[in-house]
Amino acid sequence: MTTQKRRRPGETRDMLMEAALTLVGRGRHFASLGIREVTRQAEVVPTSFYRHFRNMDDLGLTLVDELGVVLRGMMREARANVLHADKLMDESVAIFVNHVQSNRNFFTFMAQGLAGESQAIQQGIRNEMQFFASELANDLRNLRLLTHLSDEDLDMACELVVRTVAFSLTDILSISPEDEEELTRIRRQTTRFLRMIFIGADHWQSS
Amino acid sequence: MTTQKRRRPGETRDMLMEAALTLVGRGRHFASLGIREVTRQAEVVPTSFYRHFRNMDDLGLTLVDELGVVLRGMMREARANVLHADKLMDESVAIFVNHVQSNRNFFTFMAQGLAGESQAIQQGIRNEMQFFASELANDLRNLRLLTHLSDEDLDMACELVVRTVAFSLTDILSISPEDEEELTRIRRQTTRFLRMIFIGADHWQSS
DNA sequence: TGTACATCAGTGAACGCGCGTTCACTGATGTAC
DNA sequence: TGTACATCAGTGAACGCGCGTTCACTGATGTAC
Repeated sequence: MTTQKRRRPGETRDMLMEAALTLVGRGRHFASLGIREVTRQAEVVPTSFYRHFRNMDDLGLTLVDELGVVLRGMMREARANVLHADKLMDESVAIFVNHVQSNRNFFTFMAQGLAGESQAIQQGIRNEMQFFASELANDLRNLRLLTHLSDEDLDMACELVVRTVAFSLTDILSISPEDEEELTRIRRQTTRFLRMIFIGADHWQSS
Repeated sequence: MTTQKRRRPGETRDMLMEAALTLVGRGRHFASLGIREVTRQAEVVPTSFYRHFRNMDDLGLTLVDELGVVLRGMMREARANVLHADKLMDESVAIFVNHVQSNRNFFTFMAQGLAGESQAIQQGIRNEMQFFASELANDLRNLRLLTHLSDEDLDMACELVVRTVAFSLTDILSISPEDEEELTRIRRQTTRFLRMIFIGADHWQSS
């Protein structure tokens, strides 16, 4: 029937993941998505799904793996662009917000997954966040910032930073992507949160 | 057939809400619950559902309304028990953890709802958190704490506190309720987060 | 206090539909010799 | 380079099942007079 029966290897797989993200971005919750629904969105026959995933959970876990890639890209960009310590926070927050805007569906999935159905997905996201926090701690060490903190306390502060940013994520996702005014408010609020945390870290006494 | 055809007014309604929470507590996501599933758990015929709710979203919104009650109870207890400013954080965190433990299903629902399917539920939870933050700001004013902060900055700090505690909620929910060791770790970590935020607030300069 | 009627909440049967999953198939691509 | 065969990815038909929702019913409780 169709002229092209075989696609680029892995293409259908990617289309299925993309389809799931599209539905999530459209307001659906990942936990309520069905196989037929996803294949329909991907314009693929339902049976094709099983060629690539065992079930929806499996697909979800594959998406979590991608999360690492996205976060690493974000870190790379931040490291390349944040040159002055005094603008560190404004610029990092701006970069974060931009990444969320251009990977909206993906981050929505991540926000859902944090309190989601699958323990495995939940743990995967937590691990990525933890990794991100420890990378942040490394960078701060290299920048010779907060040098008076013990390793443990620095880790703690970075964990708090990552959590705060993650919560801002849900703020961003709850507004329309075009609402620049609200977006500015969120950027400003997040920066102030981080500033307060850094002031706290600055005056923190490691025992 | 059944001897008792009519129950205490509102009993079935409560049983349906309770049933939904039970399923959520059992690891299911609220977004994936069905009407038949909930009525089955509540030991009620499916059609009964429509006597009380229009659909699952409606039931969810009713649960959010309850959230306010739970949070207010928690605040009341905190106000009654936290007498010494120096123990303020340890005690508040302990009270919070206890409430989460004894309303586990309920808080799980809340954690899910923050990134959930229904905009209305999401907004409801956000509103409750905001209310909680403003109450906290009031209390701090009354305790003559952080008096050097402008109203706006104090609100900001309280918002950050509430978010941090809310994130700890997901930590608690991700471990077994009996794991006292992990629970202690979370309590300790949360307290340290809050302490760092308060130190930051203490040294914050309102312009 | 008793009677007639309205309202309310729970019931069981029935409907059509979309779901997850299986199966045997097809034809394109990769591999061995 | 050509041929034979294995593997892989996509297909369409089919299944049984649980879903949301409707309907007409029943009997208990509340209300008016």
